[in-house]
Amino acid sequence: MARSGNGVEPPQPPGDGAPTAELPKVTDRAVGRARAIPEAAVARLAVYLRVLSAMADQGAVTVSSEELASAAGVNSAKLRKDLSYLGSYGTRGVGYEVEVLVSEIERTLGLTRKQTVAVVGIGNLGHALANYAGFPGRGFPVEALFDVDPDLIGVPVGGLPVQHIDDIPKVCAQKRIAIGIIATPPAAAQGVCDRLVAGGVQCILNFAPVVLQVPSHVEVRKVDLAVELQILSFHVARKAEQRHAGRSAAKRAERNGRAPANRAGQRNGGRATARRTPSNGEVV
Amino acid sequence: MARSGNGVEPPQPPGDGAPTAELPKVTDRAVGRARAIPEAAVARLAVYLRVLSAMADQGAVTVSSEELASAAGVNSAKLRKDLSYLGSYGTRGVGYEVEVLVSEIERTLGLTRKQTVAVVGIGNLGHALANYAGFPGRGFPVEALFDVDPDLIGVPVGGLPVQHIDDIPKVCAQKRIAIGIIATPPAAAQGVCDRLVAGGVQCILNFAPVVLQVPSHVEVRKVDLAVELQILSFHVARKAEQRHAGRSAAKRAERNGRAPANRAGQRNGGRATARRTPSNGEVV
DNA sequence: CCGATTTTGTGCACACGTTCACAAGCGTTA
DNA sequence: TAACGCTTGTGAACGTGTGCACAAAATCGG
Repeated sequence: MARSGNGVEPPQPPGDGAPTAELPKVTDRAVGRARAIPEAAVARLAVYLRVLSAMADQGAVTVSSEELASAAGVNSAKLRKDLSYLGSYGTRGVGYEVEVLVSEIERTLGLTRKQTVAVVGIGNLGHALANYAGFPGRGFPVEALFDVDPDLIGVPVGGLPVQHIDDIPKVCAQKRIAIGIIATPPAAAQGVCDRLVAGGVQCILNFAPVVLQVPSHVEVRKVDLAVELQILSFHVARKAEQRHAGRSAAKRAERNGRAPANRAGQRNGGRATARRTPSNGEVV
Repeated sequence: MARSGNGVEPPQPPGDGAPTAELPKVTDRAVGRARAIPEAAVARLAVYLRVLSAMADQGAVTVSSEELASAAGVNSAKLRKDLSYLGSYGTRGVGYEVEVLVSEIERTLGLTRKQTVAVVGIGNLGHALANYAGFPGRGFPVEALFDVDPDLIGVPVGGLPVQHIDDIPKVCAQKRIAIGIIATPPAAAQGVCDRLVAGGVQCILNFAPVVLQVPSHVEVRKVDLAVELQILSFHVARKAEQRHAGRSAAKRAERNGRAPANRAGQRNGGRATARRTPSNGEVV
């Protein structure tokens, strides 16, 4: 959702739609603000889901916030707050029922209905994505592949024939594709994006290093290898510098501590892990 | 998962919040640290760098914060604040010199010295990564590949022979690998991670859907396809629900606006775009 | 040399997200 | 049944990041 620059909060309607829960605790400080799960929390919910699924597979029936938190790499307070966005599904003094949590999170994340996916750009990465059939466990079936290369058109990749990108609007509309994944060279990305939007795609996962322009009703998320590496590079540099100039203020006793730290979760600005797929093969 | 004796809780070292413990609330961070660039800003700097490089290639000499901001998909105030972390390299009434900004950002991100990269797990994704020779433009040369599969060992991928993961510590130490990329199945990830750490790798980019345990001096970033998709799924669900229950508060005047929205940048928790590589081919 | 114009740099206020700490609720045991 | 221990749910403090608005440079025109 586009966070509008001029401070106009989009009309987040009150319809909360918890199945059994009646009135939510409307703590609105502004008007009509029922409950909106923070973006950061959504990302973590996905991680919890993966961990919970694994636990369920091992026969666990209940978990405490403490257990789940440490397995997910966050602190328990944050976890409880995140779960509280779903409603009150825990039992004080006991913990959470794994089954219940799983289905609540799935419902909240909209995983109860399949979201069909299209991959555009069948290069190295696109190929990998297309072959990752069924995608994360289940729930995200890849139903269309596109590219410009004439040599690729018609060739089946991962069981699906590649189609031409000019057909994107038609095919996407017809197959009701919900999510488009862009894995094209940067130059082609915006054009592809426009076609996806024309085809009624609601969300885009963009691997191309470009800032896409989209209508406000389309959600875009970006994954950018180069940026990830550069951020890491920054940290390397910062540490090196710290080590050099290091004396005075920096006695960093813990610097070389080999304990399994992982405090504050994996550094990733708000992302996290996956889900289910307890035993499958290669990642992507 | 009963709590009982199952003290899976690893030796949570000093650092911070252990549950129910009076811990030293040392604000060590504050000491002497005049400037610490916020993580979020670092991610954006990488985007600015890419945009600036493109501009430089087109012969631009100066940019205003307004121009650069809109090209990068952020607002100009934020951009100026971000740049101010580097120091004062702008000229009031004029703007910024492209060359200067580029080199300042490169310096800050530690791109002045090459960071060598190793890729572990030569499956679909790993293959794609390995072939993406030279990586983002330049600056991140891939210098080692690893896998467990005996059939792969010795096979050259993207010009480099694949080595066995047991050799990770030795090879990484020898080649002074700075960044390790994990593209293995989830089950293998932690083991690989440990080996990378043993090899002296300082940063890890993790594509496996697992929460890695690492010593506190190692930086980890995670890229998780499943989570990305689930976040998008959440938004689809939220919109659908909004549309159904939609009336009352929701008059969404702008809902279908086709304007090049994209304000506040691409939703991605703090990530962004890439850099240079003005004319190359397939992404990854 | 002065004023008009442009654009940076930043103080400030606000919103968001994280962490703390504790009352409320549940199960168990005496 | 009452008291106790455990764990959730959340109000409130805190910290960080974002956006606004304006004073401070710098250039240009007269």
